[in-house]
Amino acid sequence: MPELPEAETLVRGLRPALVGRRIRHARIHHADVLRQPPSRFRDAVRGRTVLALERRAKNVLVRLSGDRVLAVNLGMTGWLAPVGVPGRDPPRPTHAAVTFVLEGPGSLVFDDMRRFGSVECLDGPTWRERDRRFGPEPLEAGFTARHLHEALGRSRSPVRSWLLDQRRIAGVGNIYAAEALFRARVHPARPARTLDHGEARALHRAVRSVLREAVRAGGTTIRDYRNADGGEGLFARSLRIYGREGEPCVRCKETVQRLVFAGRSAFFCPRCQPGGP
DNA sequence: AGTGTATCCTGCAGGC
DNA sequence: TGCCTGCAGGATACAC
Repeated sequence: MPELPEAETLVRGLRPALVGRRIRHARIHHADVLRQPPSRFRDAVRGRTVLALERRAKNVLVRLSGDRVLAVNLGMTGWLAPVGVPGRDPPRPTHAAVTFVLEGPGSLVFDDMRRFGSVECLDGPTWRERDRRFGPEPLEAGFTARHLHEALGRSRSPVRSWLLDQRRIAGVGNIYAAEALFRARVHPARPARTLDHGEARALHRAVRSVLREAVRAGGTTIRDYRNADGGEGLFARSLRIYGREGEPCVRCKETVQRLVFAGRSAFFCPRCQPGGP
């Protein structure tokens, strides 16, 4: 569920609640979310202090003392809840997978109904190596239309699949890929390399604007997503194409269509986004 | 290189 | 009410 704006919103909410707090120990309720042996994970986080909260792609990063990084991938239904932390009162987690018991009041709970998410504690060098595998952050200044056009030009992959590939661009998921392609008037199945300069520019603008607006709205809640206080993201009301199969296009009234490829729904307007492969 | 498919898991909506 | 199918903001491994 969570894409860049949802992970970013969660990080912003958790930051004031957690920075400076010390982890007493971790309780593991569902070991299948760990990407390392439970004993190694417990040892890696025990007694460490939270130095900072950051986001990379769709991951929440908890920087810990001793050059450790707690990397949380939220998967489809992952959520981090500061339970019992002074000044915070999120709803009680229903599917706790890992609880980080803090020194002093409260705990941080990784809650994940479907358990597609993952949690791991890495040392600095291992995280930095992992970090290099992600593509550029689309909201950073270094991500230019020229860069996007060049990168698209190297791939025959459908542009929707290209946008979902975290090695190529970080943080875009199925909702924002659909919205960006609609804004840029590009058909989701178009081979990436067939986009001309103007289309790449339009897509660059569209990806950045939709992500920026979604961050400002606190993300998109369709079903499950919650921020650090349990509140919903408000961008759902601004979705113009995602989930609108069978409805009239908000721009031209043509019927919105749904296409399934690479195992996932792609929503598009056949008039505004003509062509295809 | 890229695609289609399956897999991990739970819950919900809709049809009968 | 129960039982079925299909669907869901993700990431990966596999065969072709």
